[in-house]
Amino acid sequence: MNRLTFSLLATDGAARRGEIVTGHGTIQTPVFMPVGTLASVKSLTTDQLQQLGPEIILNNTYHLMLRPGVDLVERLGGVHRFMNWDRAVLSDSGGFQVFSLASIRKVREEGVEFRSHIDGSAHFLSPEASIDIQQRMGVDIAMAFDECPGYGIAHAEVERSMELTHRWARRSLAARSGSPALFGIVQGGIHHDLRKRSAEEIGALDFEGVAIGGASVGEPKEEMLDVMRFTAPLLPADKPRYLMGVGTPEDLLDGVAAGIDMFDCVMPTRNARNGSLFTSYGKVAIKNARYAGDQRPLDPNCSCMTCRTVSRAYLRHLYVTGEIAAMVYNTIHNVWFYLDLMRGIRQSIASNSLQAFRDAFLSRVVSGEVDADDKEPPIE
RNA sequence: GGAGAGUUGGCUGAGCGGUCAAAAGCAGCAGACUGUAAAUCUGCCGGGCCACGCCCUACGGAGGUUCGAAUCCUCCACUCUCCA
Repeated sequence: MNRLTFSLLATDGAARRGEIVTGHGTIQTPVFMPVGTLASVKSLTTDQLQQLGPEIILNNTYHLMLRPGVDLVERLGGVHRFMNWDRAVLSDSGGFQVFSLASIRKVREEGVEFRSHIDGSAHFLSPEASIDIQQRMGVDIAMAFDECPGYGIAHAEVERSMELTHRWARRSLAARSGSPALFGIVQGGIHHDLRKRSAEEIGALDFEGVAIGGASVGEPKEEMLDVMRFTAPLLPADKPRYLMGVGTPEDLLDGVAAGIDMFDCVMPTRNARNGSLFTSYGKVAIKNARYAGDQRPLDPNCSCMTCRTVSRAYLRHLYVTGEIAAMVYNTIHNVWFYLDLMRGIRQSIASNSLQAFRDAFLSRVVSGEVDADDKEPPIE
């Protein structure tokens, strides 16, 4: 069964320019995947999302199993039909919720007992259960069920957790019977010896792709980058490499340079809802008083709907007054910004100029200036 | 005309002798957010300073009682409620 094909089109140093073919279209890599936990990229309609053009989005097994439940999603024709989305979908296995909802779960060899964060009801997730749900939802790429240890945990315990993840990886593979591609997840915390072992073990299994999990779980940025740079080259070269849950625009540039092909992160969408906007000249807190009378577009270098049609002053007004449109405009911009950044990255790899692209990007961000006239204070 | 209630920091509104530069909420100002329990959370929010402390000005106005007053008393100003 040809569940997924990955082809390498070009390289630039360790960076890879590739293409993933799924049952729901082709994905150009390196790719950023917007997060749509509950079968929705928060604040956007599917039509609005489609216009932004992502080739793949995420959803989440844990959250969808609780609401609306996998039976219903299956009966309604799967997630694609459910949300009227015809591009690819990757589902997280629920492994991350083992970490983020740690206070209401119990991990055993067999699987994890959760208490629903919604109504306290008991639920069980195992490799088999997670894969079953992901298959029935009809996603294109499923993730193995893993355990994601937090930061600051002793080596021995991380090792034990990693070994559990490895056993679960094999069980996940064995449980997969349907059409979705399945990615394994490398764990091992910040420890090189564990990451190496995990990369070798997971890399040797018959997955269609390999992910680095357990990043950005509270560790200092340098640790995260170190783990990523150490682990990425240890992953199979002929499979997509996915760095889970990362990250900032700078992280994406670093990740691509280290040879990562896929990223996902809630940052563009969550930050958008919280009024934190990514621009070519750095982060903008749109609620700041300085934008009250600023008639300029958010980012003059951006061609998203938001930047084409409304001013910073209007965006600030919408945010400050709590208008729903603020979240829509902001999310459209941030998602577009991330997708556009990835477009630029892909082009630069193809033309062997990733380093120059990265330097140019970072220098603009550091200077904080849009253009020459940004040195003047905005209109008050 | 009579009886009563009230006036607190930008707003609403606690406090009713010291532990009060004064609760709380809102507004305001800033920050955070990395496989989403997040349209969330955090900090600041009278002024000044050689700031984990000190000084000044403050609870309608003026005066008084007291070691000490936003808190008690007197007068004044204004607001509101009820009865005529």
